[in-house]
Amino acid sequence: MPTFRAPRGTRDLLPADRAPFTRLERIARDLALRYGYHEMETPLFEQGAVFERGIGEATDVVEKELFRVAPSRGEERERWALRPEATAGICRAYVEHGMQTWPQPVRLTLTGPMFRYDRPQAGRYRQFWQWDVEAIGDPGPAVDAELVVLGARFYREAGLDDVEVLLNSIGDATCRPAYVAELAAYFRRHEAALPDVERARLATSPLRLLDSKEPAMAALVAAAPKITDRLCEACAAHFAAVRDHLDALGIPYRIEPALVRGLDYYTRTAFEFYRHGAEGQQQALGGGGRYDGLVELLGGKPTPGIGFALGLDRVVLALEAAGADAAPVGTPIAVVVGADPADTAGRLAVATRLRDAGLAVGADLSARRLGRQLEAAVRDGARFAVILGDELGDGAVQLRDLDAAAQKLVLVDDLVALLRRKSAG
RNA sequence: GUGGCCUUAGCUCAAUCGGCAGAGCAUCGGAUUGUGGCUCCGAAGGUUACGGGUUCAAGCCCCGUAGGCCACCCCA
Repeated sequence: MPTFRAPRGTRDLLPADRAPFTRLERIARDLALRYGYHEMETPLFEQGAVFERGIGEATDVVEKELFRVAPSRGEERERWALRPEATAGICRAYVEHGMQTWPQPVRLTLTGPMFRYDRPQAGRYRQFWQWDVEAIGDPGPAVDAELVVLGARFYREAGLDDVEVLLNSIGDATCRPAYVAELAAYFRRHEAALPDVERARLATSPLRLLDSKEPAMAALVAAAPKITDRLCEACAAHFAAVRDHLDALGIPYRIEPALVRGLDYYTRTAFEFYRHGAEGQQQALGGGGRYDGLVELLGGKPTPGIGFALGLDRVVLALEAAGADAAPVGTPIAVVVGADPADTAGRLAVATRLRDAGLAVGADLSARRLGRQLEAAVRDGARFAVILGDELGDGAVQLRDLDAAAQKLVLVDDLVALLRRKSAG
């Protein structure tokens, strides 16, 4: 029984688990760079108010899932919170560093852990990894389309070709309040027909009834007023333009009028990346949208923005479910082994020389017998073993090809060049 | 936060009705003192998640807690 365990909802990513994340992070980084986005970092924690004000006091993320932390000593009265998502922190940084003076829009991206104090489940953790992309400072619909394309492209390159783009517009301060009121009134007229769960939600968040999982709600939701029919002129034009841009790019998407996102800051364009998985699988692989009021909420000038976040943990799970081959783990080209159990210095010296020359080389520094060392080298995936023995007195070693089970005497001075050629070919 | 199912060695799992806690894989060592993948032998590894209760006796029955999974809630 281990005395200590990883905290609930967190887990250790052992080398084999870490490998697919490394692969996805590389794809994300390369892709972002190709699309002109610049990598940055924000702190893993912020003043709680950044999230409370940015994401919204009444959202689930802030109300029940915020991971609050406080220093155990010191004068600080400030309450801190681990970031539950990246957008609010990035916008805080945008304001703090005066990025409105940079050429607009500012295209930013980051990858890292997020934290939500939620009840864990497969694909839902208290610490999880997101790739986040933001374009701040451009009000136009074209950049909306750029982001959707970038996200969709990521899944393709990662190896998931059945990810669907769900698209909606949730209006802005001009048209949304009226729509929400109309929707609430509609459901109140049918209150008697509502399941208990939904009647309770009606008071707090009428929009949520739209994506209810209650079968009894299907007909009611289908007949409910649609936000897409109630958009103000500006929002409707924006939405149409986003669709035109996607159509022009040949990006398939599905209009989903029931798509409402859980954070208060969203305006207009909202989208989600969705994959029909096996039962019980988390199917929302990522999502994003426009947040034209967020920067101002955080103390900046009125500035439009749009972004998305993709859950890397869920992509890894989806890849496994799709039967994708596990990403190969980095393996050394050779392992240095020794016949003399006492001569660890010689093994380390030869290995260091090869490593300093840029080769990926393991070193067996154990006192076990040569056969065991070779066995371990094979298990490590090495193609060659550099065997140190009496020949070392003449400056030579045995270079053994572990696949062919053949070896030859080689001068230590020639090793680097030889292995370089082998690892290149 | 609500409800259901689950938890035995590092991993995957056995253990009849409540009656001596086991196997395979992995690890380490030996057969083989300078040559691997196969084989053989051996060692180590357990407070049966944790705490309590019932019983002559609990891995097994009961209660509580923790963790995992699932359905909600919500979301990545």
